[in-house]
Amino acid sequence: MTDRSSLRDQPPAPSGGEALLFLTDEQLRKGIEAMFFAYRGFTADPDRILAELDYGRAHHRALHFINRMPGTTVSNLLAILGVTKQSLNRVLRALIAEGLVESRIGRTDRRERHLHLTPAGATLERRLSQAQRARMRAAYRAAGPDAVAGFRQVLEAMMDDEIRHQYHALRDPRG
Amino acid sequence: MTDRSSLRDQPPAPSGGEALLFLTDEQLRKGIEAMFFAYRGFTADPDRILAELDYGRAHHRALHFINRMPGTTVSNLLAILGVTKQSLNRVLRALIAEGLVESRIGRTDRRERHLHLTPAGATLERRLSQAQRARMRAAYRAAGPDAVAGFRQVLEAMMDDEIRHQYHALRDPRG
DNA sequence: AAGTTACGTCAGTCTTGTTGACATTCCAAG
DNA sequence: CTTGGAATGTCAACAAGACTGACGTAACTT
Repeated sequence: MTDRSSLRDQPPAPSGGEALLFLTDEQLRKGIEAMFFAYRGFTADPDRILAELDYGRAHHRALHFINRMPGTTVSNLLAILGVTKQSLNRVLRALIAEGLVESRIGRTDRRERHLHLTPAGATLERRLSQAQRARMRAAYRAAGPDAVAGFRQVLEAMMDDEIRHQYHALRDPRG
Repeated sequence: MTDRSSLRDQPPAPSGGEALLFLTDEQLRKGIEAMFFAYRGFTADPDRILAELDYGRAHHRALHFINRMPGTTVSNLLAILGVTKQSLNRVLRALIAEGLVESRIGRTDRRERHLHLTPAGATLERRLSQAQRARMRAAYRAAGPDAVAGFRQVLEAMMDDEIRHQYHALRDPRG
């Protein structure tokens, strides 16, 4: 409320023992801006490909996670993407209509739809993924292995708890 | 094109000298997912505040950078935010109408509009920023100082070149 | 048989982005 | 002084992608 609220929430001087990180507002703001600008770069390359094909980021996300968790159900995908079923359905309908995604009725529970990429879907997913990985690989190489470890640690700590669990549960389908 | 395209773009075995980072697709995919999930967390707290006040992320971004670069022109803000003037104008008009932002005609060049936060604008900016910094601070503390340095390095390497220059040019207005 | 779950869909709204067209204002160059 | 171009603002139309609410159907559970 007062003009010094941005100063008041600073920690006191670092204590003697294990140092509490002393983080200025300025350092934190630079981190916030870095996230903002980096995310733009992160999505730029796939966005260009998607625009050519009249798809959007929403389609990319669906393709990514269907590839990552083949046979996943609609509800599960919903939970991971954090959108409503109406929103996801619009995207899935398009992907199914254009033959990129296949929806199979569940064997044990016939209410469920299990989602898989078709060969065409897998091809597009790979194209998008390669563009995004190329930038990620370049950034990782430029920064070095220790930086990469730190990068991953901070990102993980920034996630909501629930999401972090889902993140950890993701495994390489080709593993 | 073939099924092994995802393997073909791997680097060869690490050379003898300074090791080229060996990065598997799986490692890169986890990084991509970490960015995706972390960005959701990154925006979650301010989003909740904004929703209460019937503002959106676009308003937050404008407030953030006007605070960061007081007196900046509309064109400059446009370049940083990477949107069209029509899109930004809608947001700015609302912020000005509600007394959060002031638009001053340039002294030397009267075509330019120099943007400043009003006290009310500064208060909201601080509220949003504090929510976002709290999460960032917690993540930084959890990960530790070395991780933070790595985090920043990787994010910087991920930006487009032009944007990275603008990022470096940002200075604390309270310097 | 009744209730719940999973999914799909229709209809309507909102934010935030886009283009295109056009007006205004003003600086600067001829 | 006139003209061209730059910076800004505004109107209109549109689209993607998110949302809520309501409803229907099929299938599983109790």
